Amino acid sequence: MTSLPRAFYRRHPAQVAPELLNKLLLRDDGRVGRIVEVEAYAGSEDPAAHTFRGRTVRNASMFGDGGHLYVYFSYGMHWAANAVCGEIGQGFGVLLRALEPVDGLDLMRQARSKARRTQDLASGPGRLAQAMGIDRRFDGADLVTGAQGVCIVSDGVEPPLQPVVGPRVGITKAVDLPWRWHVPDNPHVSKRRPLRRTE
DNA sequence: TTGAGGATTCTC
DNA sequence: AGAATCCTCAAA
Repeated sequence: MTSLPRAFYRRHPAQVAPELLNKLLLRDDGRVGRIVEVEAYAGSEDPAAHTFRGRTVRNASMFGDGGHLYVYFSYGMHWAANAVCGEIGQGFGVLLRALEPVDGLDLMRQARSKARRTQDLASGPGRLAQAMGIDRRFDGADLVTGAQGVCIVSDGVEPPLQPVVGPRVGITKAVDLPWRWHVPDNPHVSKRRPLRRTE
């Protein structure tokens, strides 16, 4: 298990995102998940990014240094976690969209009583945060040192040579950018709701 | 002060 | 397909 150096994160999110596939997200209580789905969000160059229109109270941590966590509250119900990327002030990040549960499954099931199958535990950004117990307290946490109880490490498994690439989910702006990546044929990737037919 | 919209999930 | 649910931020 080796933690990823700060320099790993201090790059463009479209470069970092696919390399985060197959890395491990760790909690200090033993919960471990393998990252199998991610999306890149690129600050002022990306209309779909929370940071597109500049710094606010909510997105402040996304403007911080790479290798920290940006946690936000979504749709009045869910938390979601991003790995902040780039340099201070850029507002780059990678949304962690799905995990394959690896360890601490009992705690994950406890946190996600609605999930019947293992593949429902963390297949989606809201589910992922709930399964890992990530909420507002972890906003700004250092993913390199793990000092706040959450970190990302490598166990030597390489990212997929040919990840599945496609448009991001659940956004209405910059919908055509192919900034979503996932591990091919992995059952823990989030299921896309079929796109609403445009009449 | 207001209100529209949102990087979603669950159930029907 | 619709509901749940509430925070954020721009605009007035």
